[in-house]
Amino acid sequence: MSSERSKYDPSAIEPKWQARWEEGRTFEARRHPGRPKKYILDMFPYPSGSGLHVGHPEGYTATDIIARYSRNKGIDVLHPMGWDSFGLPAEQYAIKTGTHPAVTTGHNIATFKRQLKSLGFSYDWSRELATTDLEYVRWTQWIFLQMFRRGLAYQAEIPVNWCPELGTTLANEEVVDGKSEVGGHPVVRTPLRQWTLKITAYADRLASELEGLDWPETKKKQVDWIGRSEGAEVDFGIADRPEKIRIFTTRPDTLFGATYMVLAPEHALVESLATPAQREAVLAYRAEVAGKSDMDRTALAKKKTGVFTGSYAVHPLSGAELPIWIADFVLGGYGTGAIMSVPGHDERDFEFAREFGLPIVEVVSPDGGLHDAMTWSEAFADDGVSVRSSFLDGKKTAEAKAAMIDHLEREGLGVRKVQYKLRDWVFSRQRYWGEPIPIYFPVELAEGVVDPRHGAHTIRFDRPIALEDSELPLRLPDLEDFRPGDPAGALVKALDWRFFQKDGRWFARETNTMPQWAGSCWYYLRFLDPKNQEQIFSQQAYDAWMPVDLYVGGSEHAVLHLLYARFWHKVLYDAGVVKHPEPFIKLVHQGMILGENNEKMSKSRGNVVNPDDVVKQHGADSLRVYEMFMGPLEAVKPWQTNGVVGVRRFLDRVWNALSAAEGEGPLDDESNRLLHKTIKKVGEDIEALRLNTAISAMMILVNRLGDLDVVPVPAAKAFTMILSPFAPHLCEELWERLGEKESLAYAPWPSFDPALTVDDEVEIAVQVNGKVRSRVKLRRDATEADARAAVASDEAVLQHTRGKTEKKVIYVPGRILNFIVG
RNA sequence: GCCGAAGUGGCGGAAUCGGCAGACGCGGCGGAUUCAAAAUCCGUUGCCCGCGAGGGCGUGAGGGUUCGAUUCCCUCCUUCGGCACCA
Repeated sequence: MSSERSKYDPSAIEPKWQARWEEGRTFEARRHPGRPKKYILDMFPYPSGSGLHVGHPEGYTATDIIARYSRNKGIDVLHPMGWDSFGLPAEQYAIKTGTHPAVTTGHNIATFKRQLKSLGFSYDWSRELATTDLEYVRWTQWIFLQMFRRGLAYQAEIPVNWCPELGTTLANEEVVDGKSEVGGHPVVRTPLRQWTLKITAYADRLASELEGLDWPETKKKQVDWIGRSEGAEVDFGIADRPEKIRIFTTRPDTLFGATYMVLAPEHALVESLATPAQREAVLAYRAEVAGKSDMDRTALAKKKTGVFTGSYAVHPLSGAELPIWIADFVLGGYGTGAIMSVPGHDERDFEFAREFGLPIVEVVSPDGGLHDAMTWSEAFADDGVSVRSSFLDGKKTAEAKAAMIDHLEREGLGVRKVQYKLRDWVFSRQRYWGEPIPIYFPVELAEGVVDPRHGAHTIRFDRPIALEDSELPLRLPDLEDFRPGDPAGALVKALDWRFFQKDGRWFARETNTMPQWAGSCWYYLRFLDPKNQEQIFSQQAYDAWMPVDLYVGGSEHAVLHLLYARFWHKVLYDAGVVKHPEPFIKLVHQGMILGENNEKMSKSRGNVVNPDDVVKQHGADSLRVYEMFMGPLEAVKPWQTNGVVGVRRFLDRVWNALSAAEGEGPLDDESNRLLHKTIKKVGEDIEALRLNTAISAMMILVNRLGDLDVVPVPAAKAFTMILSPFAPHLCEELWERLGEKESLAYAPWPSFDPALTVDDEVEIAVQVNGKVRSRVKLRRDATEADARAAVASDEAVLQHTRGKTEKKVIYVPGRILNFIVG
């Protein structure tokens, strides 16, 4: 053994093959007539300043394996990558340093791209796109206008978390205890004019059309989020007044049990209902509530609070007068913002009644008998039998609900109604770094003013005008100062951009921008045809690749991104732009990778692993294989640096065993069987995304082949192929050294001989009373008699059966032989 | 509080139409190689008792079904994720 063996050197191999793939345009997606296709998509990243972390490559490696495997199986693959590049961090950096967000974004994209390329992912980079690209923004705005024209984008006064000190609105998560999370400045709930998308119009379809999709628990999360509930709206009169109070209830059967009413503090009638005696208390309470964020209103409210208005409602059926209260547990944004309170049969109403000494009446009985609800310690919210309810008496809950709604509709007192928790989507932000909303408004100039940039004027927000398609894209103006501050948005400062003249009249552009979600709602569609100047994509490109067959990304997007994207897709479906009602057939969430200390990776915890370091030390292939070997893709799992070392050793052994392959000779029978079993298992495991067990099977194989004096070339090639989706650089290099001229990217996946994947002879366990006492080798198809004969003189078995009576024998061929004795 | 997922060696994890628990990897121990070390290779490694042969115990806890349960059923505990007064 004097000949010097070459060493596995990923730092030499990996750049070599990455360059070859790029020069050869190896992974540009092409469609071949008659071949099956797969559209394999990753959730594209936000290119942050800190670069890639090891969590990113987890999902990306999994999809890359599927993509590469699919190509080897003769499937046309579309596997693109791009950038979700609008977003707050670039803007905040701009505020701090004055660097334009576009510059920061460009740098960050370059870093991400370099890092992704260093990992050898087989993306079709010719289709790369960024949501900040002007051509991309154009079509994002175009879709917005589709919605606007269909009445799905409208303006509304919506209460938002406004922080005057920071000069911006904040997300609910950014508000703690009524103060901004950053800086601790006061936050107020204030209504602001906002663009809103009518996602509620699609609530039913968004819930019901999940049905056929191959998605995990995410489906249920979305259904819960949409929160459909069926019930009725009922009108209550007001004593001595003409108005009505409309309420929503899911329990119309309990109408006779209503003993008081509660309005949300922001309900329109509150002010007029407050009697002089109560007025002060009502207004004080309302002011107090207005200062609280949604979070505080809900999370901290253990104890019910509320104030009596002094007015009374009139029960629509009994005519009884019911006191009207206001309380913050009734939400202004849900239903009608008002409820009838049935304390006997609703937990919240019960608590409230107890808190304020209001009457509690039983109208649903668990057993049909009558009970005194005032003595109860909790509400009876289950189904039962109606009592004290006139024409409902004796009916079961479901039947009573229907009977009551029928009655209300007949009498014109109420209607059947479906409600959703899902709200319309507040779509505007007061930020700079987002897509401009392609809308403008007429401007009315004050007396004597000729230019709204320098004089008093009124913007007619009630008369929004859409840009023409030909006027798109509407660019962002350049700003010196990116600071937010104006409730109308950072863009108000760009006066020359904002105000313009047309046919001698002045107009003002919308100064709100779109949220970051916008760009990510439809990027999978632009990947189909990213360079198309005329259309959002061509029909041909659509037909070639849609729908997305596999979509992989974090479960943090289970609800919002995936719901928003589905919503846009359905709008485009209704507009005839896309042909499938749903965009993503199969969805998988990769689990988070934790730091070595089992905590979430973060700079502050000091447990961040940088993929660049791993690549430098062990190569991209080791990183890829390790991340897949850690455990099931969907599981949350901690990083173990030594685990990478173990995988590196595996790849070293592969290199040593296969790079020295020689001769055409056959493998010995046992190795050959193992090879065929492994080919079978790796293929099956990849298709089921069980990548960890595929790797362990290949480890077993290399451990065996490494024991041979020499591995014959055909076996080496087969092994190289099945490992190649996982460790593509190493395998391309081996493939070349094994005498192949072409890249293995499109070489056929090896087949296996099914006969070689099952053993003729198997070792089964021999038990006595369920305890393993011996083992015996048998033919796979051995009968029970064969098995018994084989162990008839087995001393270990006899030891436990001798002198005892055989009661029963269980024989499962290929598995077990169990003697039950006593 | 509600919903969902999951609890298996020192660690990551395998194995569920009920049939040999702990594959594979890490770590540990012992050995080979080396002047020595690193790297590599070989052996060994769930726990307890035993010199040994061997035996017992073991998949979060407790029950149940079964010849047989990590796998099915019931009760409970813990961890993680999501939701959070939605009438």
